[in-house]
Amino acid sequence: MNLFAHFQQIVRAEIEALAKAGKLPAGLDVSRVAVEPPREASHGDLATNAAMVLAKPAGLQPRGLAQLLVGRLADNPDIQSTDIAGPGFINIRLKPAFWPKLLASALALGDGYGRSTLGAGGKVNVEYVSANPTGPLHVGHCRGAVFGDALAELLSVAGFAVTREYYINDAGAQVDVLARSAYLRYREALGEDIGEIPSGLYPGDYLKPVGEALAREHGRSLRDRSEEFWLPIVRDKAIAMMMDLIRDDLAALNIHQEVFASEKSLHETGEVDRTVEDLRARGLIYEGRLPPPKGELPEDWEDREQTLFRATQFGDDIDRPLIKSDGSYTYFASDIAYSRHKIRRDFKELVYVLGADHSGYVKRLEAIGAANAGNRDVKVIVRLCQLVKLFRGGEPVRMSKRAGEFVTLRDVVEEVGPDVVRFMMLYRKNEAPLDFDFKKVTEQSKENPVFYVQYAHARICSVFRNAGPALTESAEKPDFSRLVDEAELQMVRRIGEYPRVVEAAAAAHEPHRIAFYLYDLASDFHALWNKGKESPQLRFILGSDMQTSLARLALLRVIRYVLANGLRILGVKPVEEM
RNA sequence: GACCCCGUAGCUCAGCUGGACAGAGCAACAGCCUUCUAAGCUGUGGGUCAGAGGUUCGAAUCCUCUCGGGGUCGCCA
Repeated sequence: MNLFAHFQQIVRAEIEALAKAGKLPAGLDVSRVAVEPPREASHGDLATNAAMVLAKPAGLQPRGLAQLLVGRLADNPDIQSTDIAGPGFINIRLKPAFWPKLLASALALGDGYGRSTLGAGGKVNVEYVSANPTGPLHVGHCRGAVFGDALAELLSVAGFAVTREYYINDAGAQVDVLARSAYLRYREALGEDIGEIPSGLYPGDYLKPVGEALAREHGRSLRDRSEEFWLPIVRDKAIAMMMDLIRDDLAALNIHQEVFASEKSLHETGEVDRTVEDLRARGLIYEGRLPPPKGELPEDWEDREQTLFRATQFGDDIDRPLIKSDGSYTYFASDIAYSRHKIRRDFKELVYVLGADHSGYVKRLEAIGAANAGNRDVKVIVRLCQLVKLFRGGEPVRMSKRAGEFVTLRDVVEEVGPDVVRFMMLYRKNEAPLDFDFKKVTEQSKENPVFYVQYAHARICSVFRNAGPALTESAEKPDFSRLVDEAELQMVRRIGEYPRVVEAAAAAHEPHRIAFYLYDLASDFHALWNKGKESPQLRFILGSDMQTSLARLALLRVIRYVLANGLRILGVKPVEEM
């Protein structure tokens, strides 16, 4: 349960009760009435802005309204005291008996504590990575991959029905380039000297296995045929092998998308044709001219009449072409078809995770979604991930753009491990640039947040290893009312925030909030641990006091559940020993 | 030229969709500890939230403009 949401309902109910009793006007809008943790613990456990928000519509002074509300809240069995502060905040202190109840319920939920029904099973599609199938993933794909995956898990924990999806751009000119590049490798595998890879083709060694496979499967039968003949064969093989490569790269980061949607199949199944017909029938397509692009004019720009989609009608900056001069569909046309396809699969929310270099796509994706949705309630949410700069011991990692000399995603994962990559990619707001230092992220020190959080989990596990069977196997119900030290109470309050953090992070589509919360949780835990160093009576295991030890171990169990639950959202495996 | 993101302590960054005197970690300074619960602890100082207007009970947060940093513009994918 989200205790803040719980008390928000109580406050709102009291407002309604006051309205029924004639003390407040009926029909007040309570949507802005919030119950939050107060900025300072000394203010109490909860704070509500109800009196300030409602003062004006109710035609009352905030403090007077607060008085009314406080009068009703005083009867609540969980509330110890209330006071009115500042411009009209109502600070609420809960009875000491409330916290043991919260801990007991968290303990009973186990690692399900923090799950929410916020999403109410609504269908959400999260599309991420979607890199072109022309080579292995490079480090630039890393952040979006991790972000998208964590966001998907976060939404799922928050009660949405999530589909993780990858869009394969397997139609269009660049997969033909891939095919020609692979064909060269095929000739190489047949024993020819192919010399330098011509510019414009993909030079990477990763295409050698493709060439070898083609040679194995086709012998020389592709060698002396026209490009028209071999290109589709080579292309399909190359795409399939590149997608295997990419899936392997993603698996190294523990990412497993359940749907890989093919652009090519949108064309083959007539999905694109149908989409264009649809739009045409709705009067959203016309023949017209576009103004030339701003900035440097492309060399091959020609002013001509073309088939345009009325994207501006849905908030885009410009109407978008659907058909190229050679008569084939533009990439944009298949994008519309893909969006339509998602909506027909009944997704209520389409989430796109893109790199910051695709910021120009946001409006057109929103426009596409709005056009396809028609009357249906479909949200399009685009999240951009800023670039990652690589460092090693403070020195920037140089990346030559020449022949395959880029840092691959796999290089990074193999050097520092998937857990470190994932945590660090999420320990920053997605739209803020991120510095990733190979050296710093693997240091075992307090300055390294991955270590700091993992270490909290490992320390808890170590306590359980030392506790002995009498404590760990006790069937007795823990008496949480024995937890009375301020550090313990702080710990409990922090635990109480977790469901709210999950819901807020999901609503904002911001998984980094989980990472920061875990850091705070770990920080509270380490403080508690350190206190036990100075004051032996605060240690978790007390030889002299079985009941208190049991209560403290149960508290540790809850902390461990929350750590594990949060780390699972981030996709980081908690460690038991370091 | 247009659009998007960013600008918060010396540094790196949070700031819970508009709440109380703006927070954390480094660094700095001052103490404490030498530990089988290894990878220290406690405290202190430090801010014109880029700037200027506006919205309102209330703004780092929303709106407008300006300055500064980054990104994008295509019949490419």
